[in-house]
Amino acid sequence: MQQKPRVRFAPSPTGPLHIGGVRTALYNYLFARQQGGACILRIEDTDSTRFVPGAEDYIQETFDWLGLPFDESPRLGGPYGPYKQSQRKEIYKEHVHRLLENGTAYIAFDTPEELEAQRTEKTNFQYDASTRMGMRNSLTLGREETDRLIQAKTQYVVRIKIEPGHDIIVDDLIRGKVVIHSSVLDDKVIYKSADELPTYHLANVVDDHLMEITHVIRGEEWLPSAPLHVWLYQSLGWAESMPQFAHLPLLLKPEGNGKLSKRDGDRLGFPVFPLEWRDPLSGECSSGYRESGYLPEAVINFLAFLGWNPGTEQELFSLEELITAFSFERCSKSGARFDLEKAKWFNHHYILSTPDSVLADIFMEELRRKEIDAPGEYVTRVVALVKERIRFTYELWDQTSYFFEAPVSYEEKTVRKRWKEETPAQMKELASLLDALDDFSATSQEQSVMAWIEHNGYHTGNVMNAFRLAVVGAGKGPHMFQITELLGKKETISRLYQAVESIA
RNA sequence: GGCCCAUUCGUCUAUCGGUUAGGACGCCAGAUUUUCAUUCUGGAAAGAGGGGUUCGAUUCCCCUAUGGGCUACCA
Repeated sequence: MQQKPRVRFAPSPTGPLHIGGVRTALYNYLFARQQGGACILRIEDTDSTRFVPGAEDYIQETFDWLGLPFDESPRLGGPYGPYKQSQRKEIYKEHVHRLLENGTAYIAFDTPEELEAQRTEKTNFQYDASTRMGMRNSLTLGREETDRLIQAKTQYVVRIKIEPGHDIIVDDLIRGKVVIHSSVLDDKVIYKSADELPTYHLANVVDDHLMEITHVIRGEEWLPSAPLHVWLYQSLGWAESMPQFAHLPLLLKPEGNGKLSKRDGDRLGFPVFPLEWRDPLSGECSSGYRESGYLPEAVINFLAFLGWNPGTEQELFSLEELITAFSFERCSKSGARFDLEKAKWFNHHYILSTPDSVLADIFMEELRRKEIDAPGEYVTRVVALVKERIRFTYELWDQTSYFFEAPVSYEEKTVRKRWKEETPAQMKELASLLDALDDFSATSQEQSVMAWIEHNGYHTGNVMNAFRLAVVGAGKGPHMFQITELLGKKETISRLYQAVESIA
């Protein structure tokens, strides 16, 4: 019987979630949904010194916004809880004892200063089989002395005992078999007495086992420590039920070198965080995708394509489509550089497919801030007219302000080009023509105005662009008569007279 | 320094030994348009280098180069 997969996203609450982390979570989610399995959120807060208040809520809020619900989490709970590592101390202690008992780990008393001294003294110093017998640990001190030191409340750490001479195989779903010789590994610290917490490596392995995780899907930065994790599974006697690994390619900076890092902030012109984040200590504010006008569907779509592709020419994918199409086989192995222009393009497409009323709701919040009161139906029609020319919802005001307030100035360039000597007279004629219209629909206006232009032998371009200038204040916008139909007869005519008066 | 991973247009990528090396974003040109956009059509643009293996390598192997990651009592 095929077991239903269980995957987890395991961020550490040391700050806002990085967009690369969001992609990792997305791939976990896609895989879990596709296979009918479970996707779990686990908070890895084993480093008490780096805890940042608000970070955990931020993580939850991010996935609420994106619409990627977890099946088990600290908030939701679940049969494998608790889902915060700081609440699992006793569980880890138990397993540390087990490793100590079976001789695959040992206690070490070397202070950080002593280790630092070793590292400066010898280049390439590594705490491993070749050096551990020269250090202060339970292997060299003996049982009695070790016990005495612990009794005396001496601080210590527990290290995993890596035996040299073994080939460790990490079987990766994306990279195939990666073989590492155990001799190059060091005796990593897996537990510290100071805060009675394990380090990432042990906590991770213990939790994944206990939570019956079947697939570990994470960033490539974990590949070098994967052999250690495999070794830990073996030391704990869990080799048989070890999860499958999939190490995802990293997200790189758009300009040049290095992986996308939290510190890049807004320097590069795009957010690195899903949501805006204000650092509780420094008060520093970093922008987020949500606040920058990205739609969640667009973020999901372009993130999915950074490191994966369907092998077809389709690029626009709904979440449902991504769930069915996703596969590790089609994940690439090399890092993906973030492309702002492509992200904009995706967002444009999702704006187009978002219902006008939804965009109107977003826009009305901004209008309210500007103390503009407009009925929802009107705003919806305005949005419908301009949505194809925007990439982000925040561009809406720039594209539509003339629907809410008459122009106070007229674009100079267009005035020079389109406002001729005869224009004021024509505009007055046009105003009375429109005034006489019973039917002020776009088609009705167009019919009458075009007939009038032709009848008088006017220059269509000049008349229409002057008209536009008077109504919009600039040479931009959707079809002229659609604007005036929305604006209404009274407002249109008033703007014509206003322009005749204002433009010298 | 050591270890690991990677390497196709500027960017994301397709190709699973034989292709005029395909698509998308961006860029350029043209068309549509009463404006600005949108849209449409076309165009420029790529296999890091060197060895092998093979009738034939972008594709398989090795070396070099380059890029990236890891190398904490961080995750």
